[in-house]
Amino acid sequence: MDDTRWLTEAEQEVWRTFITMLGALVDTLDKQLQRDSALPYTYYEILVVLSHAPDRSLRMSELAGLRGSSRSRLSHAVARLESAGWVERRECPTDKRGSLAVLTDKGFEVLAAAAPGHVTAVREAIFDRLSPEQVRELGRISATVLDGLDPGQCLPGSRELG
Amino acid sequence: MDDTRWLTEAEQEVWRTFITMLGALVDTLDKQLQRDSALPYTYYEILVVLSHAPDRSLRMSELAGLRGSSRSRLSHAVARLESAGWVERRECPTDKRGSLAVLTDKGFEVLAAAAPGHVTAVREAIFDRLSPEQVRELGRISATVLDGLDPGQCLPGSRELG
DNA sequence: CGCATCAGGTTGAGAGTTCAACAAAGCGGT
DNA sequence: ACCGCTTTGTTGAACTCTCAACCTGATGCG
Repeated sequence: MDDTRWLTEAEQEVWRTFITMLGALVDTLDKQLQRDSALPYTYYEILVVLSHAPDRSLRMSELAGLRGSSRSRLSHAVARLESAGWVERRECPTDKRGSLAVLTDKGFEVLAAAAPGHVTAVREAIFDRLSPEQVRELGRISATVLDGLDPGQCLPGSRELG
Repeated sequence: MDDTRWLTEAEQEVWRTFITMLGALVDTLDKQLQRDSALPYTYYEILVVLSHAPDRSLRMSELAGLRGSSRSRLSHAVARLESAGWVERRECPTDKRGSLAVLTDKGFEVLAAAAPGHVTAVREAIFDRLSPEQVRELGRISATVLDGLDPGQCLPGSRELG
């Protein structure tokens, strides 16, 4: 009946610390962006990805794939970003089903204004506190864990853009 | 004007891998729990914390602090868990403002039924994929990052329960 | 061509979270 | 005892995310 391989004490300790850190980190970054730029973290990420894309535009499904987000979620998010005037929707020239999301100049400015605060928060939370070797190890650990998770969550290309 | 210390290429790579892993991990665990136990991850955590508490009961604010959650969020969550019959609210005997959240037997059973699948998912995602030394390093890294974040996010005691 | 099937995207309802406002009870000084 | 301030917890509205249903256009096949 119970052939579950439970966690050892040490593993539990690591897991609790890790998952607590994770929640606190996301909370901190989200609150910083919300406070300084009135932008949820996930929306910020959409603007970032768009800003790096050719013509600052991407198909909806590409955008969803790159951010590991569902189509539905992205559709709602882009609708909201569009009503703020930061993103525009255009018809896809090669596939009449498709939509292109395009970052507007206004959207780019919002992103440019939000980035310094966000990067500083990330640096203070992570890179100023870890040794260079710890940072490298964190990268290796993250890549290993990521490789083991459902590939549907994040397309291979999701690590090409920054 | 721009004295922001931007991330190096290598740091960006680590950060993107890390944050992508993080999202995919939470998604995976959340979907597993939702599918197998119809339980959001945050609600599962509430049941876990309660199950370890004396008398399986805690003050609302203690519970919120231990899970790094806002009072409001917890209040809504407990209301939902109560309507499912998994948690009960009782008056606090020492402070008439307070509420106690108590895990019911039914709630304990739900938790017991959900735990094996969840632990297995965690083990497969993390502990089966990392070397023992990587696990230790992940623990150290997490603790270091956590210490740097807003202490309001998680009380000191948040790492005493499991 | 005609039809079934599939892929891209949107929509609306329901669930969870956040935020600000609020009520009730404790605390502290006078 | 009284008054103000703090703490505890709840509530309702606004917002985000998920899920299922749906529409449209592409694709495959007889």
